[in-house]
Parts: sequence; structure tokens; C-alpha cells
Amino acid sequence: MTINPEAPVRVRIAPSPTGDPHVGTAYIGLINYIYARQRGGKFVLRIEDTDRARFVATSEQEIFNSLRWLGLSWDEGPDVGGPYGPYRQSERTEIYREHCDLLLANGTAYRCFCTAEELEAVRKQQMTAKLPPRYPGTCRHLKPEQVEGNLATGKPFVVRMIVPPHAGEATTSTTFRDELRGDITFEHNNVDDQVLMKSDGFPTYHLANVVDDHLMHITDVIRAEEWISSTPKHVLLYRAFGWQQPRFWHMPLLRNLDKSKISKRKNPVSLIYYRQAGFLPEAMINFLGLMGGGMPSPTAETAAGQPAAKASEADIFSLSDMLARFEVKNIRLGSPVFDLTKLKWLNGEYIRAASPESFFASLRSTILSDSYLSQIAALVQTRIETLGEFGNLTHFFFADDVLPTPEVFIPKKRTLEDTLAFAAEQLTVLEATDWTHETLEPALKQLGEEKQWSVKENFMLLRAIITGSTMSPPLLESMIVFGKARSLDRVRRFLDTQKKLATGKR
RNA sequence: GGCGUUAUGGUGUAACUGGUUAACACGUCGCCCUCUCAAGGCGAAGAGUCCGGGUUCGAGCCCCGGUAACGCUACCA
Repeated sequence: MTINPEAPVRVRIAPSPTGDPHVGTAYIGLINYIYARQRGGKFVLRIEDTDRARFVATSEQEIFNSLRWLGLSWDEGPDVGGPYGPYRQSERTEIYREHCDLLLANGTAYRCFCTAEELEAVRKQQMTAKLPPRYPGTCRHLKPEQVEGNLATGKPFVVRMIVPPHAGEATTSTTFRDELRGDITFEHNNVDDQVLMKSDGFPTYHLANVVDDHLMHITDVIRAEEWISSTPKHVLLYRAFGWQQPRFWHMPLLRNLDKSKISKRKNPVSLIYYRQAGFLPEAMINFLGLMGGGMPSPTAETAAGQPAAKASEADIFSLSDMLARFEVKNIRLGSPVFDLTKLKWLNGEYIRAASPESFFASLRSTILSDSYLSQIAALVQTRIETLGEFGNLTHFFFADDVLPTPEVFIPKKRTLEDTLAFAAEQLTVLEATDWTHETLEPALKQLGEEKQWSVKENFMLLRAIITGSTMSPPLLESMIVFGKARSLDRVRRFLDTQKKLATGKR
């Protein structure tokens, strides 16, 4: 049932283009990359774009850029091709359809005609009755002629997998091996009849992932811990198809400082942010490599070879060091906190270790790049009288944080509380808006109307938060040049700081 | 609520097949250096290994029972 241990190693990461590329993707990507490279295997990049509701058009390219920035290159993927393409799931819908039909035909899946509303109602009922929310299985017992009838009338349907026992079968649980934790067992009465094919004709993750991993000859599924609960469904699918299953490795989840799953509300998670804020890719990779402790202990190192000149150097290593010594098997299972403080220290170490030339080159390729500077120049040309004033108007483009005083950011007729509440609303709107003038302006204005904030108050507040001042180049253009990731971070930090100030005063 | 996973200073990690005063790094604090701030150097505080039992001469490592945190519980991944 399990994959032949001799099979050449093939692993993949499968990010979803639903927003900015995520540090979690980089982390899992790194582990997969190391695992493959250490075994002479292949590292595949697959784009899981089956969620059309959350699809973001620019996201895929940003994923490519960010992973390349970190030095994680893939052997097969949408942009580089490969023998098992296409590598974008939206281009494989026919494949999923065929495989879905296979399951329908061999009796391991069925069509379900329940509407979303009906299911929601059932779920609510179950919740109030303190029962686990489960699909009631209504359509599992539909007679063939009922199915035909529904099909004939064009009633929309989804396809669900049958979690055993099937009629006349005794299986009641599924056990699979997690390479890091050992055997994990799930009783089937806790596993729902998962939707495999949505009514829009797109597969869910569960179907697409199993079909693709099989067709792409993936030997090791190395993914985040959040998938453990759905692994039995995947195992059941491999069996339903009669396929060998890969090895499963579930990595610990990166956490916020408060131990919750890492999230943008509590921590910058966008790789674009880290790049634009001036983190070096080497430092980022190094830091991610520290998470989970896959590198051998410093003591083991010194015992074997020469003692580390400086103890802290045990924490400092490159991607190629990791290829030489990292052990995926040694990953610690407790979920590590993504601690910005230590990342910044590490980044500082890399900056200080760089030659003056390469440090300057880093500046010139990021925060002082021609493209960044020329965009900024365009914004201030008509607003300064000597070139020396350039910095007066633009320092916020080059600062890591700005802190407007209450006199600056609170509009005359508003209270601190109202202002912060409105800023929080602005953040929500900005998060959901494409980063162009045409979309930002109406979105912000609409919010202002809803909350009875004048355009002037509205924009002035945001200007204060972003630039630290009430006088600046045009706000939206500035935000666009500054970038979405960093702009959002600035608003979040502003709110955070004000919250801390408020609780401190009490 | 159900199911699953995890658990070593504030944070990341270490501790050989159970074996001495639980180690290193970040952070914090102090001192030195210094025109300032960093960097650098020196030093300190901070955990008795989630809790309770058990096995053992001996437990962070093994066993049992709790607890807590986190994840999943979608026609999202």
C-alpha cells in the first residue's frame, strides 16, 4: 500500500494563490527543498488554484518571485514545465473529472444534491444540540432513479467520498504513519463524507491533492501539521483508487508570539513584506532553518570537528550548510514561535558580516533601488524647491516605522477612541482592496461615507499613519509606491502601538 | 462540544542506548569601551524540564492518569 522505499524521491509544495506569499510556504518549501536535494530527488512546485472565490491574479507570480528570492528553486513547475504537467490545478480539471467518475463508478463516491442552505441549517441544529457537525448522509442512499431525475432537471450537485463502512463492510478506522510521530488512528465516525468535487466543477483540495500527488509520482508529502486531521480522508482516497500512498511528514506550525497559528493580524507573514522591509534572503532562510531544530546541535558539531570560534555561530548557517547537515527526521514537534526579535538580530549579523561593497549593493537593490527612487522622485518633483528638500518629504519611504503624535493623527472634531476605531476599519478595507488608485480611492471613500467621516478627515488620518505627518506627497500614490505589504504593516503597527499606549496609561 | 497533535527559562534550540550543579543563542539587566547610538568585550538574573503518580540506585528522557495550548471540525487550502 505504501510507496516503494526504493522509488526516487519526489516532493512538492502546493501553495494557493490566494494572497501574498506566506512565510509558512517558505518554511515548508525549505524543508521539502532540503529533503529532495539531500536525496538527489526532485522538488516540484504545484499551484493549487481550485478556490476561485479567493483567487488573486498576481499571487502566483509573487510566489515564484519570493521563493526564488530565498534561493529555493524547483525542478518542475508551472513556469519551468516538467514531465507531469500541467502544474496548475485549474488546468487539470478534466483529469479530476475523470478520476471523480472513476470513484463514482466503483462505488466509493456519490453525488450529493443538498444545498448549502440545507447543510447550514443541519449544522446549526447539530451545534445547538452539542453534536459534532457532520454531513447527515442524506444523498448517500439516493436511489439511482432519484439521481437520474435530479440530473435530468439540472439540479446542481457535489460529489462526496464515502467514508467506510460501505454497505456490508466492517472497516471502522484508518491508521496511517506519520514519519515524525508514528502511527495515528482516526475512527471513521469522526471523519465526514468529504466533498471531492464542488458544484462549480472544481475539485476540493482533498481530491486534487491525492490525484496530483499520485500522477506526479510524489513519494513524500511534507506539509504543515494542520493537515493531520484530513490525512485519513486522503489515505481512504488512495485506497479507493487502488494506489500506493506516499509517506507523510507533518511539520509543526509556525506560531505568533501568543502561540496561535501565525497570522497577519499578529505578525508580518508576507514574504513581500520581508523583502521590501530589507530582510536579507540568507537571514530569512537561516531563521526558518532554526525553526524546529533540524540542524545538529552545536555540541555535536564541536565534538566532531573544530570548536566554533563563537558560540552564537552555531545559530548561523547557510542553505548549503543545511543541505550538508540538516536532518528532517530531527525536526522538533512543538510548534515554534516566529520571533521577529531574533530574526532581526540574525539579519543584523548578516548585514555586519557583509563587505561594504555587498552591503551597499543590498541597499541599492532594495530600499535604494533605481526603480524605487525614481517612483518616489516623481511624487515630489513639483513639491520641492531645492534638491536638498528631498528627504524632508520622503523620509517615511525609508524609515522602518513612523509614529504620528495624537495632535497629528486625531482630527479636530474626533476623539482618540473614534479615530482608532476608524483606523481599524480602514485597515480592514485596505486589506481587502487591490493596490491601485482606481480601487483604493472608492473603497476608502465608501468607508468614509458609511462611517460619516469626511474625505479630508479620512485621508488625513491615513496620511498621518503612513507618513507620520499631515504634509506629504499624494497619499494613494505614496502608498502604492511604498507597497501594500509595508503599508498594511504600518497601519497594524500604529494600531498596536496605540493600543499598548492606551493600556499603559490606565 | 468531538477528534487529533504537542508540551525544556520570555523566545529558538541542546542534553549520548535513563547517569553529576539542565547547556547554547536571542531577549532582558549591569559594567567596560566610546563624542552619541549601535557593534564589540565582560558579567548577572531567569527553567528544575506542564501537573500528579509509578518503575529504577538514579527519570527531562520509560509507564499510567490528568491539565493546558494549538490544529481540524467548509462546495478554503
